[in-house]
Amino acid sequence: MVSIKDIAKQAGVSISTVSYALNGSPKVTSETSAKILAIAKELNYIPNAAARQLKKQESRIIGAFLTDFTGAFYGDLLQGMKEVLNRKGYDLIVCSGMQSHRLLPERMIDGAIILDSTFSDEELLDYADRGHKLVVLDRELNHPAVNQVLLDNKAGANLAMDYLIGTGHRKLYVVSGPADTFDSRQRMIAVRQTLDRHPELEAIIIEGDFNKGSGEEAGRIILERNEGPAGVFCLNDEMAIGLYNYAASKGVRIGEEISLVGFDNIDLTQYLEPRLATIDYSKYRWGAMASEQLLRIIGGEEVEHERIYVSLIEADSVQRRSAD
Amino acid sequence: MVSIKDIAKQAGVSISTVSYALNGSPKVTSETSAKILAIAKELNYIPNAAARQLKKQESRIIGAFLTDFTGAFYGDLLQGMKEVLNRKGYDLIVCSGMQSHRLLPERMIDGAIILDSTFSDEELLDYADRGHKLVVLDRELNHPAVNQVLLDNKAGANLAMDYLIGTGHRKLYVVSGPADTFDSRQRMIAVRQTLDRHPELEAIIIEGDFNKGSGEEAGRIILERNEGPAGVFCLNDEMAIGLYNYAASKGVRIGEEISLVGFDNIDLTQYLEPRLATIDYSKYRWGAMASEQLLRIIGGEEVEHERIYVSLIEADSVQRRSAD
DNA sequence: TTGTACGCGTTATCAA
DNA sequence: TTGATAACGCGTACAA
Repeated sequence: MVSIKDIAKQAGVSISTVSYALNGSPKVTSETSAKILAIAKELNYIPNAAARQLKKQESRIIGAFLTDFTGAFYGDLLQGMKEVLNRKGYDLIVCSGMQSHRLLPERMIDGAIILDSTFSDEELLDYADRGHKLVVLDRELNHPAVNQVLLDNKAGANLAMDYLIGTGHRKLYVVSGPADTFDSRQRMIAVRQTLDRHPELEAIIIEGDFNKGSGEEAGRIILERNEGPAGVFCLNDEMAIGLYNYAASKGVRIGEEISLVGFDNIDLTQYLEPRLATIDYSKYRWGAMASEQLLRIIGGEEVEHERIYVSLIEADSVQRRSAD
Repeated sequence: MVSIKDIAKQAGVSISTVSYALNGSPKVTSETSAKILAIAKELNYIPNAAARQLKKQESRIIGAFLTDFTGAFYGDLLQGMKEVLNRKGYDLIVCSGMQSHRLLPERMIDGAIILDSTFSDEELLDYADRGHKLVVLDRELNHPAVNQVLLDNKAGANLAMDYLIGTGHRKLYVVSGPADTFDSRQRMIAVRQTLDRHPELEAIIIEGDFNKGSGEEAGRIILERNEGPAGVFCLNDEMAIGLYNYAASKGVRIGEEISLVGFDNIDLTQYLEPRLATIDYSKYRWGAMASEQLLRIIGGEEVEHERIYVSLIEADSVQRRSAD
């Protein structure tokens, strides 16, 4: 392992001169500098990240923490994060699982973007108190060192509900997510508000968990009731896919008796027949925004929380009912 | 930032005693140790990764390098890597893009698992020469510090071809991948061998690039020729999906005139109608094996290259032709 | 138990 | 000006 010491010896200068030369400081003449650079190259010198980090108290690495690695879901999100960070000379690493939490307090990374339910609010606040910089994508957390970049869940849920209502559905099912996730709670708040505004509607809430299985279960419940045309809002696309599967297994086609709207517009939905109506938002933008905000708080700027806007994708999974 | 120095001061002992106590060394009495631990906890002490790493010359972090973050493909693979590493006290970080390459030579990570075409063979050999530990999943690379854990691509391609031939197909199309990827080259070698053994078959090779678009293009070519029943082997599932899409847009149903086999068994395939016949292998096992091999070479063991076995999933995308 | 050298680079201070 | 000396960041581990 060649270090600046080796270069210094070979060049006949001190290690500080080597360091200055490698960092392009004007404190060394261009001749000395050129000579040092040449030797460094010849020796295949590569600086030691730990040493630099120890002295500079920064790693220029940002960690993105995810609940798990599954999911076609994260591709664009991570790409958005990475491109912004790389442009500013930072690297992105992606982590998952309890064990990896240590990277933040041990100062291996300069900041973290959290979309990871394995962090509790208390844990994150503790890190924030220690001065670590955070951006959260999956919860509301108020702390000067924490910025929020959240989906406009309520607007999305409103769009979905209004779409079903506007296409003439009078009997509605809503398949919720886990009560302990921010996204599900927010979406349900908007759902309930919509239902309060429409007392004429018949609505049933089915508890789901954001996984395909609970979508299948919801399908079973809905089909067994067999009460005629109904509109279903699954609080995420994955459950909607489960519902497609269950319906297919029973010979029922989505978009006929049952209208269905999802949330997230994951890549998979485009392969469903008929296409799934859903709530769309730019995952790339979400990731890019998260990185931008994080770099700002690392830079000491005061920043406001940000919101990612959503839109409705209409599709044939929703059938227009004749007004009755 | 509280360091062992602060703890030492508070406890009235030396920093070395603190270090020993924190590391559970028997060199300190249990009373002193207990006192030190208590103070450390009270001060919310967390060790500095850079300092430890600088001294110990290891980070206990392994990097997985991917060509990009897209792809439902990587979930189980990364999960397999992570679980093995975590059990052995290592953390996994996932990286992508040229900029992140530095993490390896700068010794931020103790080893790397490569499934990333942005690394050239030369670059990897250079790292291996410097003593960095590598496992490659996407190429053959012979070096004492490099282990290979490769898919049995040839066996998979053979299974796919034999399936099409065995179900009575006499006209075959093969949609290749990029010529510069290991997987495509290996699969094509097996394809050509199979074709050599069956001179009675009519076979056409269509160049693809492993993306959906080239599957659509292949679909266009095949349907325009319109030469009756044919068997198609797409060298990966993503192109097969493109072919489904194109066929659907032309009102052609896969599994009737056209039989189709893919490769990879990505999650998406189960949503296709009819289900796609494809080559399956355990992504989890692949990742787990990669981690195990990496830990072995880090531990100084001599290890042989490993192979991940594959199997055929039969499905209705392949139609049995009557023997003629 | 403790003092201290060490890992490796950065940078302030000081000398030529 | 140009460059060297040395302190420093923080934890580890050997010698005393």
